[in-house]
Amino acid sequence: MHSAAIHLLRRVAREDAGSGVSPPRLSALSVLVFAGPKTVSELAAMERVKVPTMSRLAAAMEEEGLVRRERHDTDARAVVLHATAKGRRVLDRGRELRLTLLESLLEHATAREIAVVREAAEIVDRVVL
Amino acid sequence: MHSAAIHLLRRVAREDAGSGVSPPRLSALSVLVFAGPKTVSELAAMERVKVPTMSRLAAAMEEEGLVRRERHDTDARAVVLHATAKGRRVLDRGRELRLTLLESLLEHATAREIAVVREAAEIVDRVVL
DNA sequence: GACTATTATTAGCTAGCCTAACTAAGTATG
DNA sequence: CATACTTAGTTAGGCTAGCTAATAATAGTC
Repeated sequence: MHSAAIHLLRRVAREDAGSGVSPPRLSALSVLVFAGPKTVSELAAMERVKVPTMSRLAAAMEEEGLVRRERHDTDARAVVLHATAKGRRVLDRGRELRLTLLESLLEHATAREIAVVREAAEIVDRVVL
Repeated sequence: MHSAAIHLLRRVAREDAGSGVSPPRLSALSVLVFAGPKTVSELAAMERVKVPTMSRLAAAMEEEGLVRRERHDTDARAVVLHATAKGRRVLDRGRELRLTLLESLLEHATAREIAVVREAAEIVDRVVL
């Protein structure tokens, strides 16, 4: 399971490099797109990463125009991260690329195997939190 | 699936830090233990990593006494990597630690879910190659 | 108003991945 | 056999992504 995860990620990371956005960034970006704007701390907690790490990821993503920083309404310390239109586009493209990759990887797998993998992903993600 | 793999690895990596050996090293080490001695190039190919990356991993693992470098019998260019006794011990301990972690993560999962995850890991590892 | 807690950033460290450039050794060819 | 090519590994340099510790700025509390 462990080595499967390593090998999978190394493979996907290589592919994502083509789309220009690394896995941690895509992962954070997808939270912003699907769960809406979040502060740095919130996003760090959701991604199971320390705040400074997320702060840097956010800076890098802002640099790339994927994310916008805004002041919090009521707390001047907090920074709210929003996905930009470009961020949404990039996320969609990344998801498509990964999907294509996974499809081609799994093209010799049976429908049952695919279902097993999909379900396992859900279980793991639920449980790792 | 992708984010599941990211989250799982971040979690496992944190745990492995405790055992002193990182996931890429444990993964390479387990190949040497279970598949026998390998040259740098062979191991790099099996781990889906470039040769220089494996060369560095090997150097680091040698430094830690997990691995021994030997000259190839017939090809003086090649370096054969062997797991040491310490390497085997460390691998066993690492596997145990990870097992404990995964067990505790999955302790609220049903037997069926565990079976699903196990099978998915096998499928992914087979397919990612 | 002074003290403490919280939010984010910055600096500095480590590990792992890459490509490019190099050395050394094997192979093939004129 | 000498020259040229290929192959195995290492080294150098750069990037991303984790972490902890330290700092700045704001919020909350007594």
